[in-house]
Amino acid sequence: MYPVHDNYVLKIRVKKIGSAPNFRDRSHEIDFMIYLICMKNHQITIFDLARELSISKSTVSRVLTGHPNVHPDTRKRVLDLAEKLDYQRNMIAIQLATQQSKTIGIIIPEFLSSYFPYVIAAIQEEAHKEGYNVLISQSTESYETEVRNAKVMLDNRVDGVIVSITKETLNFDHLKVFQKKGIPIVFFNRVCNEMMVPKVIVDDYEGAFGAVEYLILSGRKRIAHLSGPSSLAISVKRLNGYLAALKKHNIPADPELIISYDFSKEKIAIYVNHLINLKNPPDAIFAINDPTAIDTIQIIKKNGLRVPEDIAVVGFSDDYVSALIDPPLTTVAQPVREIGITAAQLLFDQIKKDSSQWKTPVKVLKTKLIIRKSS
Amino acid sequence: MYPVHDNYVLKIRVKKIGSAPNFRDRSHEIDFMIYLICMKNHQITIFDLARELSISKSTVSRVLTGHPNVHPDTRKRVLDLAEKLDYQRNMIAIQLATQQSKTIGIIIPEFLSSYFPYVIAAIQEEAHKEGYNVLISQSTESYETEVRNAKVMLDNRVDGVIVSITKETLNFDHLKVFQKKGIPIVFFNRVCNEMMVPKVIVDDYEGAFGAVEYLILSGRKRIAHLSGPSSLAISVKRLNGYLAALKKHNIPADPELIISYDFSKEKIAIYVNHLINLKNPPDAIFAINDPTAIDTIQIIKKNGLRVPEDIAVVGFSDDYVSALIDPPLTTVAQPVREIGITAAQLLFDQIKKDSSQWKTPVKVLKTKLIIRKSS
DNA sequence: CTGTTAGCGCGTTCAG
DNA sequence: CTGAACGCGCTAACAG
Repeated sequence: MYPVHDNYVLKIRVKKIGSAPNFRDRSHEIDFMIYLICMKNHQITIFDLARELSISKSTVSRVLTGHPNVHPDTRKRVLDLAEKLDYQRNMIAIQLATQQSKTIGIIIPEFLSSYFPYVIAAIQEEAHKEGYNVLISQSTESYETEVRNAKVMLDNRVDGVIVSITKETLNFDHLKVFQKKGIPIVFFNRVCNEMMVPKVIVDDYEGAFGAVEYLILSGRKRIAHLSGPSSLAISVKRLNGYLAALKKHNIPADPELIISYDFSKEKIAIYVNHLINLKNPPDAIFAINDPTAIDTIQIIKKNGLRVPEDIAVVGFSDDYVSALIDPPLTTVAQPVREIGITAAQLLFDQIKKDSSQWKTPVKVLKTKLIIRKSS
Repeated sequence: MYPVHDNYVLKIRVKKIGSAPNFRDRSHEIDFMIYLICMKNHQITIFDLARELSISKSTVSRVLTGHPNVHPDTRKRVLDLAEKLDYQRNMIAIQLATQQSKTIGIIIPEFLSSYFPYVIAAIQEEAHKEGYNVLISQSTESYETEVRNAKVMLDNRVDGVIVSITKETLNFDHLKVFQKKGIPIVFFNRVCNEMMVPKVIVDDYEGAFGAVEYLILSGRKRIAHLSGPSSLAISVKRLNGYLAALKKHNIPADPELIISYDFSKEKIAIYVNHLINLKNPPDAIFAINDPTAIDTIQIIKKNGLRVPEDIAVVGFSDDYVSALIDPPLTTVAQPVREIGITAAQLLFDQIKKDSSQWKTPVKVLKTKLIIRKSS
């Protein structure tokens, strides 16, 4: 038998079950303990395996971690017993010992639209391939929540984070902390310009340009733009794409037709109604994203106007909903799976390398205009 | 100064940076270490705080864990230094020491429809209130993935799990393991009948009954039902509600009009086309859920028929999309937030109590028929 | 109110 | 190829 130090076994187990009868013969204590293991569903540990096999804990550990220098017989014995006893490795202990949490964090503004769930799903798949878990937190578009979530990630010693910021986020100290501590960080979609870290974005400018040019080529003369908060780079880029398309076709940009809003659902109605009631109303609206475009269509219809006959509408992102509404929405599709996969790969690239070798690539993925009936 | 045992400090830190020069004067080793802390962004530990303040680690720990018996001055000094040094508690070490992961797991079939994201969001809020993290995993409707995910949860020693099973899940051994190990488990939506654990469901029978009765009262005579896989209790209950409504109004159930399918998108078209082309086609279709209902509407429209004039359609769940499609879908709404909150509360009830006191309540929440234009 | 001591379950040298 | 010893960062029981 493997030596049982300091009456260790009985002491520990008895502690776990609360109380135990007195034994005179020490050999019975061991049996009694094993009995308790079965009764109380005690988690089997490496120590248990080692004791059963009369070998050292370190050898068991070697087998479990796939260390090469172990006698094949020993390996087999350990593996068999582990299987038989349903040994479950304790990731928490492993994490503490190896100083790696094997967990990555995802911080996103919300997952109620379809964009983020799809990206997350892709990230999760990649992470699982690498043997990593994923801690997801949504900031519900609130800066404070985002800060709190970042702290949770830090507390849990994530090995890396993938983030898309809220519309409110103007101060990035809570994210720079990751950089300072040497924890890799990757942005996607809504990125932070002042941080030099890898980013995954789509060509918002090009996407917006294409969408607006399409509207122009199909005969629209007065194209309005419902833009997002100027704090987000995507808002600015899409706006610039819009402006560039107008310019290329010699259509003067009318400031009256450009409205920047803060993604609050109630405002959309106000702005769309405003646009409709202009002396010289638009014949098309290019919205910053699909939820906005969808609400826009509803409001146009409520006003007794027709889409696309009276006003064409184009969105951005190709939400799951967009194909199903009436009329189906013309939109700029983003490669959601590719975004997730790329972000995950950029993160694992960093995790695997020393921080001195980190690069800060910005991957710009292509969008694709999906033409449906709303335009 | 707090005693530095066994050359502990230098040894540890040097290990972390790889190599270090030789020192003769021991007092310099300390300084050198502090220098390294700044350089390499070493994580501040309780040990560091204790050493700086010349008090014991346990006292620092007491302050940090909110233990009452600490001198106010000491407490203040510790807290101030922790703030100043940006001390970040190491949850992994806490988890190992306390034998609690402070993490709960959520296992769901998917989060691409809007139902699950809303429930998760509610669960997360509750969990954060209790100071718990949430590990989310989607099974993508695959039994194997579900089993794998359950194992990940076990490896990570979650303190409890909330699960909704896949359509494929017929064997529940991977979930019974949680019970055996004394880890609380709560089901919602898609529950496992053979396990005696808390569950949160909605009154599927009543919801379906109400929806079908509404169709009957609005003059529909031949109501078809697109049902789900019979492995899921929700399928059976909604089917029974459908049958009961017919019976109450003396309409014979026509087996030709009841189709059970496995949630695979491609099949919907086949079944709906089949129904439309019957000699005696239905004038209404009650679908097991909203995604099915939405696809059903698309296919009916493709066939040149009108909704609701030719065929009325009713769904179940009130997906985010349902109000936006054409025509807006009549559906049975589920209280998604309430489901999430209730499930979380049932779980924390168990986590806080000894397993001997666990109850197995089944909370049945009310649904609400939302009447829109599709019926 | 404070310090000492002994673990939590595992990985990882360092000697054989 | 194997075993002993130590440490990861923290909590908790015990003894002042």
